[in-house]
Amino acid sequence: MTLRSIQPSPLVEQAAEQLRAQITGGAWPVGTKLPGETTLAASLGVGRSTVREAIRALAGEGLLQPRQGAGVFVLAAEPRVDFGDHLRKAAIADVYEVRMMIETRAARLAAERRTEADVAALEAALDRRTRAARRSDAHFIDADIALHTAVVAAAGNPVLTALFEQFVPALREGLTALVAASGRADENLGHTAHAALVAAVAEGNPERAEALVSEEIAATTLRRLA
Amino acid sequence: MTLRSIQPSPLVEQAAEQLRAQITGGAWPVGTKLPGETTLAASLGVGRSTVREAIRALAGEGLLQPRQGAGVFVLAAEPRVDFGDHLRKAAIADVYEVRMMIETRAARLAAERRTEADVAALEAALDRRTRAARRSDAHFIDADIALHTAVVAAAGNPVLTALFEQFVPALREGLTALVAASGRADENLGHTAHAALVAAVAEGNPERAEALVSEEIAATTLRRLA
DNA sequence: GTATCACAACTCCTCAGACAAGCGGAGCAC
DNA sequence: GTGCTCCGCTTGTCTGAGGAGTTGTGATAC
Repeated sequence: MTLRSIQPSPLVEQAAEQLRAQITGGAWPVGTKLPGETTLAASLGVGRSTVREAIRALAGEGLLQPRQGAGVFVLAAEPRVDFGDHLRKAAIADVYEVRMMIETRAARLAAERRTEADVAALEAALDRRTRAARRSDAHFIDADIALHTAVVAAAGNPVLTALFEQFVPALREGLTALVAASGRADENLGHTAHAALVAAVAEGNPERAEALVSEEIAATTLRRLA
Repeated sequence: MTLRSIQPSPLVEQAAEQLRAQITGGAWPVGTKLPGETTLAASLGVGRSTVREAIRALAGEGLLQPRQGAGVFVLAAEPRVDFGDHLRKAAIADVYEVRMMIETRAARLAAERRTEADVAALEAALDRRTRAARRSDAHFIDADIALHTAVVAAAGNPVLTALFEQFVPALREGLTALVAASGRADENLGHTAHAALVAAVAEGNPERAEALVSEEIAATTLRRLA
């Protein structure tokens, strides 16, 4: 038997849930004007302040928009599905497959387009990663992620950079679990591979950069499975 | 001279703005317990209910978490940056580059892993696209996007599917502009290419599927630039 | 000394009532 | 038709009150 966390769930959240259901369920399409606060309060069986707070919460989610004197209007029918949230809930193998897809191509582009500033940033990030290896796990993980981020940034595509940033929390979570489980004694070996990657990008070798990233992620994935 | 829309900005939003500034500015790091409602109301110079509504709004954004009896706590320091929003604001060339990156690999995976159900869905989507060509622009665009979505879905990676869905609004926007500008007389020619893509996936030919997607997106991009 | 329990202080939660401020339509004068 | 005023409805804001939950403290029993 599985236990679900018991939550008293304040009236405000219950009210918000009901309103959300009306909106996402299509009963109130985009543009609809909601019944007045007093009406809603009566039909939900709660006070007006409670209804107001529920409306505020949904407004914060981007679903509703109250306009003084006019009423409350439906702004969107779906809560913005946060891709980052999706990543956190997804299977790790799926996340890593997409990450591989993005990072390998990013490394290739980085090797083709890197500027001098990119190379300087990459070398600085590599240096920080090396030095962080002697510090705490959290520092090392941050430095490792920062290096990968720098590679993606060197591809010079803001959309790609923003996309990779969506992965960062999931990566940090995964790496933390990995390090906690297996230790990171052999993680320093990764230094060679990362240094080679930075060199490949710096000297403009797309094939080698892509291959190195591919190998490194595959290695991490294998360690995870082991 | 440019006119900016005048917004009276209710007290609730002003209060929420101030609280948000404290959080994103780092004055209240993640995990911090906020001062009590009465204290906040006094220091902001507003009533308690106003503060409560502002807190609800920020809770809706995922920044705060009120816990009855305990207090209000900072849950995250940054408003979730919605990747979809980012896409809408980004340069089209950058968006298409990342789209190309995702969709080509997705087509390859789809050809490797497609199930019978996937193939059936692909053929149905292709059929709908062909028939929609005789209907309105909006119908045709939706059907075109649905076919591309079906290809990505056939790759069998939920993360990839969710990622591609983030692109859908931007794609629809771009296609609508393209069709409005250049008409879609030659768009029906795309039928051959799309049919070939579906066939390549169905018969399990990853290289050909990837190449076809690559060509098709490149062609669209060229038309856009022309 | 340690563990347990009762309690008090503090917090958020909910409600009701009152008034202010803004919107939108009805009706009217021109 | 145009512009005006007025009125009803809506959200915005404040206050006061009591309920319910959490947390730390201090007394008590062992």
